[in-house]
Amino acid sequence: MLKEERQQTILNEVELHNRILLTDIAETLDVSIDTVRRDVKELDSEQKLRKVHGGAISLGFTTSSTRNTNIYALEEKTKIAQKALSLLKEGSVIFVDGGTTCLELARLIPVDLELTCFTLSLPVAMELSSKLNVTVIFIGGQISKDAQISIGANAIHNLSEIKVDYSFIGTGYVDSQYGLTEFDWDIVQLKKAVIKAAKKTVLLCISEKLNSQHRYKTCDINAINTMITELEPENGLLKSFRSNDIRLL
Amino acid sequence: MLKEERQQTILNEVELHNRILLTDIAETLDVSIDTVRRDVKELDSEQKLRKVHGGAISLGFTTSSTRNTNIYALEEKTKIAQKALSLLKEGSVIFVDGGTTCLELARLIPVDLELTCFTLSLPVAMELSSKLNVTVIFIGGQISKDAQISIGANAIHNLSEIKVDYSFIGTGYVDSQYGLTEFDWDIVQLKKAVIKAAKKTVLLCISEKLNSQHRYKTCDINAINTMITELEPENGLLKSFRSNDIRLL
DNA sequence: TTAATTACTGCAAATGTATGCAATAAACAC
DNA sequence: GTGTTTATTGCATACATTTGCAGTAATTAA
Repeated sequence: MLKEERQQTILNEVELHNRILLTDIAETLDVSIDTVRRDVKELDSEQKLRKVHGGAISLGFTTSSTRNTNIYALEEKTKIAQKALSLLKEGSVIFVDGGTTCLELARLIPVDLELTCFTLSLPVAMELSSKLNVTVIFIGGQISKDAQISIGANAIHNLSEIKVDYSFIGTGYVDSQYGLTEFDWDIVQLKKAVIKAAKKTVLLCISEKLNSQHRYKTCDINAINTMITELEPENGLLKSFRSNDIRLL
Repeated sequence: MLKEERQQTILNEVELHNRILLTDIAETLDVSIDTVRRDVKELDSEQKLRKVHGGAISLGFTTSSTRNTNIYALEEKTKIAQKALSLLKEGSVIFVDGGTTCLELARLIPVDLELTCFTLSLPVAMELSSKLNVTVIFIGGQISKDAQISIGANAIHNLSEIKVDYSFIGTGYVDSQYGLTEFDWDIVQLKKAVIKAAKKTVLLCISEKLNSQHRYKTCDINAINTMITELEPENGLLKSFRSNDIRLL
C-alpha cells in the first residue's frame, strides 16, 4: 500500500468520525503504530488534521477562519488591540466584548498565553477557540442578528454570576462629559452587567468616536479604569479625558 | 512498444485503479522499472497524474478525497439535511447539534420559515444568525476547541431547563445493536441531556457510519424517533434498523 | 503517587530514486 | 544508402525514503 493512499484513508476516517485513535487506524490498515504516528504527524504539519495524544481530530472549521476582510479602520483597531495585549498576564481571567476592535484583540492573543476568556460574541468565541491555551466560556442567551452576540435576560443573568479581572469592552459612543452611550437599550443593559462583572474595565475605542453621544447611557466615564485609543496618551484629543480618574494607553 | 503507447497504458491503469505501483507496471509492460519511472515522472510534470514514492496516483483520487470541499461527503450530508427540513413546521422549537451534517441543515433552513433554534455549536449559531426569521438561542458553557461547541456542567444544566419539539443530532458511531456511541465521555453526557430535552429526537447520519461503534454509549437505538440517512428507507443497509421502533427517512 | 499508555529516538533492512554510462534505435542531412 | 546526431532504454552504482523494532522519555489515568 502506498503511503499517499494510506494517508488518504486516515484523512477519510478523521473527516468521517471527527476523531480517531492511532491504534484503531493501525489495526484497520494493518501497519505498525509507528507508521500511523508518522503519517498523522505529517498530515498535521500539512494542516490537514490535528494530531492529539493518542489520535487525531478533524480540523473542522478552525481552518476556515472567516476573516472579514473589510473592517473599518483596521489599522487603528489593530494598534489598540496591541496596546490592550500588554495588560494581559499569564492566567488572567478576562471578558472580551463583541465588536471589531475586540475581535482584533482576540485575534492577536499570543498562542502561548494561558487565559480564561468569557465572551458573548460568536465571532470572538470562534476566534478564541483556535487558541490552544485559552479557555473560552460562552455566555449563552438569545443571539442578536446584527451583532452576533448573546443578549437578553438570560445573558445578563449569566453575567451576574461571574467576576473577571479585566473586561475589554467597546462602545458605540463616548464623551468625557456624558460617558459611554449606545443606540440600543438592550445593549446598554448588557454592558452594565459586563462592567459589574469586572474588577477593572478597559475601554477600547478609536479616536473617531471621542466626543460623541447617543440616547442611552451605559455608564459614567469614571466607571472606566483604562481607556485605549490608537493615539499616544499625550495627544491633545485626549485632553478632556486626562482630568478624570482614567489611565490612558 | 512506443513510448506514447506505454504512457497511455500507464494513465489508463492509474485512472482505473486510482493508484499503481511502479513495479507492477514494469512487469505488466515488460520494460525496466527505470523506464516506467521516467514515464511516470514525465506524466507527473505534464500534470496527468501524481507521482508518489513507489508509484503513482490519479489526480481525481487526491483532489476529491482530500478536501476540495471543506466538508467530507457534502453531497450525502446535503441530502440528509434536505430530508430533515421536511420535519420542520412554522413556529417549531428545535435543537440543532454540532457537526457538519447539522451545520448543513442550519444552512438549508429557508429564510421565510419562522423557527426557534437552540444550539451549542458556534458555527451553527453563526449560520442561523443570518436567518432573519429564526430566533437563535445559544446554550452557553465552556467551549470545546475540537468541536467548537459548549460542553461541561454549565451547558448540561442549561439544557435541562429547556424542552424542544425536535432535536436534530449527529453521532460519532451508530449500530443497531449497540445504539449510538461516541469517542468522548463529555460528548455523551451532553447528548444525553439533549435527548432528554427533546420531545422527539432525530438522528442525522450518513450511511458510512452505520454499524460502527465506540467506547461510550449515548443511548439505545430505540431512543431515536427518526433516523435520516442519505439512502432510501427501503435500502438493504438499513434492514437491521427497520425492526426497531424507528421511523426511517 | 503508580501503572499504563503513548510519543520519540536511533537503528537496520528493505525498498525506491537519481545519475552516469553504454548499447541500441530512431531521425535526419547529405 | 551512409554517416552523424539525437533520443530511448537498461544497467550499475550511490543515495534517499520508508518502515518496523527496541529502548527510553513523556503523558495520561486511576
